[in-house]
Amino acid sequence: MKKITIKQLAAELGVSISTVSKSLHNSPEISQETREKVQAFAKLYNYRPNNIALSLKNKKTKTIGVIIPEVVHHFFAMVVRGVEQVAMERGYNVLISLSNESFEKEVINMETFADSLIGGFILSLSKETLKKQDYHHINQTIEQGMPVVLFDRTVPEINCDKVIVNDEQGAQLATQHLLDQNRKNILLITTEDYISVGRLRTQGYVKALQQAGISLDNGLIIKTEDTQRSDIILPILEDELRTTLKAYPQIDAIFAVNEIYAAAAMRVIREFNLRVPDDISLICFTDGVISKYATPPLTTVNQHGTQIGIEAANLLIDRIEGENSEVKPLTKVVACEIVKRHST
Amino acid sequence: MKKITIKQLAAELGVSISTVSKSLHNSPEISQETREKVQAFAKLYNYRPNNIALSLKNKKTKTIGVIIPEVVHHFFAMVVRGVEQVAMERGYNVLISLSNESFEKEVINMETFADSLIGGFILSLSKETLKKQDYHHINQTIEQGMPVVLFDRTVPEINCDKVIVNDEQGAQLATQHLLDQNRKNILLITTEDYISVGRLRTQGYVKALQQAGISLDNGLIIKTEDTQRSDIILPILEDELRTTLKAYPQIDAIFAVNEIYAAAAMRVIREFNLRVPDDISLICFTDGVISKYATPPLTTVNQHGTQIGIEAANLLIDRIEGENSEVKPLTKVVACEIVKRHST
DNA sequence: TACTAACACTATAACGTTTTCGCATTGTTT
DNA sequence: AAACAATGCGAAAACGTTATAGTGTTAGTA
Repeated sequence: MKKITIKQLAAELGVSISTVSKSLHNSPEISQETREKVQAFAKLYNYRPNNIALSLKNKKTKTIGVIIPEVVHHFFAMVVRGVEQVAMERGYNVLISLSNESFEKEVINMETFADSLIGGFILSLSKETLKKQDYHHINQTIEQGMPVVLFDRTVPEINCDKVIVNDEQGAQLATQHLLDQNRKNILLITTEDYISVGRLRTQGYVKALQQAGISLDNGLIIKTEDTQRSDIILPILEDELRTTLKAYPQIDAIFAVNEIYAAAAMRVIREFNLRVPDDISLICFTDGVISKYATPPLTTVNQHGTQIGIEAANLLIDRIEGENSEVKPLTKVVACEIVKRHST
Repeated sequence: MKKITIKQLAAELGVSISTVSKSLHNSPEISQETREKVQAFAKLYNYRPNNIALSLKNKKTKTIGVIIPEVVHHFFAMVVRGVEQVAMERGYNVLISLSNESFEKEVINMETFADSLIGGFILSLSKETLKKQDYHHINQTIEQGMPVVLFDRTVPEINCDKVIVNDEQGAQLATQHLLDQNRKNILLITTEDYISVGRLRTQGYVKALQQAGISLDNGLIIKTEDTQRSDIILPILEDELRTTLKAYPQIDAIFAVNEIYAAAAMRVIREFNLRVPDDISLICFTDGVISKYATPPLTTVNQHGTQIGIEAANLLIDRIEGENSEVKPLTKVVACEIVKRHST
């Protein structure tokens, strides 16, 4: 049984299209009797309005689009969860689409979405976009009046609502946590600076050391090229770790900016027959499954992904509904929190 | 700058709507000169056609919808990756939506999608749906002529293309792998039987034992209630594990039907001061991040999620494009493979 | 009786496209 | 010179819906 339209219903019932439409909307213009008849028929034929036609007419949909760089990333999954939550509460639907860290896919996704299947965007920039520093597709979308909320990986060149993690504070917290346990020689595993979160986390680390009056040793900072292919990057990182651990036997703690790096660190630590946390404390960003189910479970910096999703969705829906159309772009900062487990 | 329409372009240029449309499509009906002028203007005003209007007209979109129960699940993430891959190749867009293992959300998602934003579905049933055994929303969608491909969590009551993991074979392989290493007392951690994959994996385990001439001991099978909330279920599981390990000190291998259960097993094994793989071999389904980054890295059963996504997308797009509209529903089976690491 | 008001419904425009058909204005053939 | 084809463009329908502005019938009022 194919989908039925109002027109077909009208023909079947011998009334006009208008009458059917109004009956279905319970317009008082139509007699009780007709309304009931129409509604009964509609139910019988399993009528449901064609959303495309509705969108075309109303020029807006109750759908919000989320573009994230990856699905496998726990943090993004959590953000999506938060977005879903408030979307459901406020009567919106969520569609997700992946950029796979690619600039081109990000542009394509924006375009398909922007052709107004969507009332607004929530997105986190792909690594490639950050590297290219090309934001025309996003600014263009914003100029066309489409509300956009950026989260986590944001950039000052784009003028819109933003929800960011307080990466610097989180890193400071993590470093402080290690310092509190009397660890003085803390190795930092981070990413190249063009990833803003990597840069900020490095800053937090530096700040915490400064405050503790410990002088910075650049040999204790490993910066990795942050590509997609962890199979390529990890062996390189592990090699660097080996070299550094040999060069700095006094290292008594490691702070990794993500779980994967922490897992690599863990592996090398075992190779050296050192113990976590007895010989080396280990802490990392992202409170995900790797940390949770590692042995020992890892102490982490929780970025409250769900909370970020919630804030982002509320910001976006407010814009869509024109609640704050006059207000200029807001930036919300979500604080990090240490989740203490057994690696520190 | 708001979005511009063909109508506005036409007014600006002083020609008709038809001329603009045809010029943009490079119709030979229109003179070279006019075409160039129109196209120049279109570029200038950054014109891009309104997809909604197109969909309404063409009654089909080049978009496929994927509904998965969860994002955090590594296997689903992999399937999405596969779908994305062939979709890109064949010129389709992918939209993802989450059921969060809820029947109601699944229904809502189907409805929003089915209202023809979408040319077809790829989906894996939510746990709640499997429990309720209510598939009306899916069968209804199929009846309306919308192509649907089910993957992984499928059900005979729905008559459509399917791509399934050979769970039984995978479990048999895993069990055999343990038997090959001379482990005779294999503990199985699985889910209740209403989850079809749990049931099939249990069957594979049983079959492998039979073939090896080992009699089945039901005390060596732990069945857990498979809820969303792992924080609730895991302590219970760990308790059961402790009891079983005490009752059966001869256990020399554990086969878990997912990574989380394997992680729980790992924890309890350490508690008992046993070593992996020396005292107890450990193998599990799902070749995800937990296994990959555990210490020691776990031997797993890889379900080739990406491959499943690829098969599903091809099946779906073939249907959409009517390539095989006469062919009756197909079921493709994707074999599992053991990924040997250091836990066995 | 004549006018108005209420009622119950219909016609139609509009949203942005594509496409078929039709209509001038040319140029080409006998 | 008359018929005809080719060229270049416009008008209008269609997709499914909603909303505004009619339209005709009946009933009520003065």
